[in-house]
Amino acid sequence: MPKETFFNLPSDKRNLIISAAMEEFSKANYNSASINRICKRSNIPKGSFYQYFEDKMDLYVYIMNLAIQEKIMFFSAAITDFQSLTLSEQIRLLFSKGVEFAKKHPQYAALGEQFSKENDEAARSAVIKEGNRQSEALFEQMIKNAKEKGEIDSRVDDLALNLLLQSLNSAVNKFMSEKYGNAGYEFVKEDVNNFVDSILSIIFNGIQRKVGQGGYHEQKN
Amino acid sequence: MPKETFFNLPSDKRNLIISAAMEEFSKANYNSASINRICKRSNIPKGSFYQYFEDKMDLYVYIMNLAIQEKIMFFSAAITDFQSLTLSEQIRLLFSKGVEFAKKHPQYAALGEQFSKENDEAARSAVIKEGNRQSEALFEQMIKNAKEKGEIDSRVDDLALNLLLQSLNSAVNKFMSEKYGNAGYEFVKEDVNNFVDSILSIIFNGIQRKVGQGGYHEQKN
DNA sequence: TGACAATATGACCACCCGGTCATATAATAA
DNA sequence: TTATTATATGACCGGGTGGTCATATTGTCA
Repeated sequence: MPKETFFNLPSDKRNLIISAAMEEFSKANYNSASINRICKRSNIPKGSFYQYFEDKMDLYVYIMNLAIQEKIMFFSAAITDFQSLTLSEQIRLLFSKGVEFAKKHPQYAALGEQFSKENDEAARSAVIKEGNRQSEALFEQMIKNAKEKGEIDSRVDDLALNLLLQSLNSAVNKFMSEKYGNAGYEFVKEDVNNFVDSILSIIFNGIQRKVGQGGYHEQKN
Repeated sequence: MPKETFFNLPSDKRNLIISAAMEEFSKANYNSASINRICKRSNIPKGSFYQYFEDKMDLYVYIMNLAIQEKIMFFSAAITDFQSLTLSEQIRLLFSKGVEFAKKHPQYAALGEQFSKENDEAARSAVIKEGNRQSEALFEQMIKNAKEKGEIDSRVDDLALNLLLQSLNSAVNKFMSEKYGNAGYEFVKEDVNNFVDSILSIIFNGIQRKVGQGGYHEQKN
């Protein structure tokens, strides 16, 4: 954690340092990120930096945890009454909220993206040890509930479906960034929904052509 | 491209340099990778390195292209008579061949993994400009063919399915590395096949419980 | 043998890194 | 006022970086 001196700073100065650090850590991995650049960008001398933080790792963990906290807050606000939804609605909600989060907080989203690429094992584990990663268990719980409710065929493999959903989540984000680039996330909400629906159709109904049966979407129930 | 001097080297020495460079570039991104370490590991003086290569980028592009070439060769050998297969068989083949490739050439696979994380835009574009990325168009073509043959419901969205398959590919690899770690890829072939089958079942049949119908796997045709 | 070109080599360059520390300044309490 | 404590600051440290270059060594023809 940052030293007390850092938290005694006037909030303007503190926030400037934070945003300079986020800028740096969202564009370079732990090794490549530069304390010197962060100092220059936030107009603080090198010596002052080390009055505020123990070392580079201290800042890195602090910044990543800010992003994690923000994401958790965003999702827990979006997920009230989650239990009462069907699995389809839950997945749809998660996917679209994920995209919404990236649009509303591109900086935080970029930090998460960068963290997922992190090679430095010390940096990875320092962040993971701090931040509770409750998010990872989310899909697991969803699948379990849905099976109990009989929404999912019991023969579907849990682990397979879990990894499937995880990778789909990243596919949705990839789709958005491929289509709209990093330029401001000025996408049309409808577009996102359509794409999410397409993915969901595939997951729920399969891609196989059903012969001698109703149409594609009439498959449900 | 490396200078002529490099290709005039005795193949032992040349291969030692190549493998030292692969070791380095598979464990660190472009910025963090170190020419000095590569020199030490392959027992060549710094000065000699610059007799062989123009600069760091020259080596990087050369090494990445070796990995790309190898992967293309591996897959084109595995994919003869690809057209005659059904989509299901094609996907199954691709997934299991992907895992097989990672097992047979962990170094090349690690290089690809590292490249997908690369932040440096100059490094990315230098590699992409050189290597023809025909692999990306593969799923696209498969989907088109399968729709023409009527294997896939025509209402399935092409782009959605394409991204779905791409991310599934990485899910399969993720599954393998989670279950067996990087420790030599000593997995059981049967295990891979079971996992791939689980994923395929989901894609083809959907996860939704079908009421008043036959069993899960009897869905096909 | 001698002459010329190709190759090998490591000291060296300017620059950047994370981190330290002695000192200067400001704030606080007596 | 003075004494004490908290903060600010930038020169400095050892070490690593990609890249250069003068010089030494080797290979190749005549």
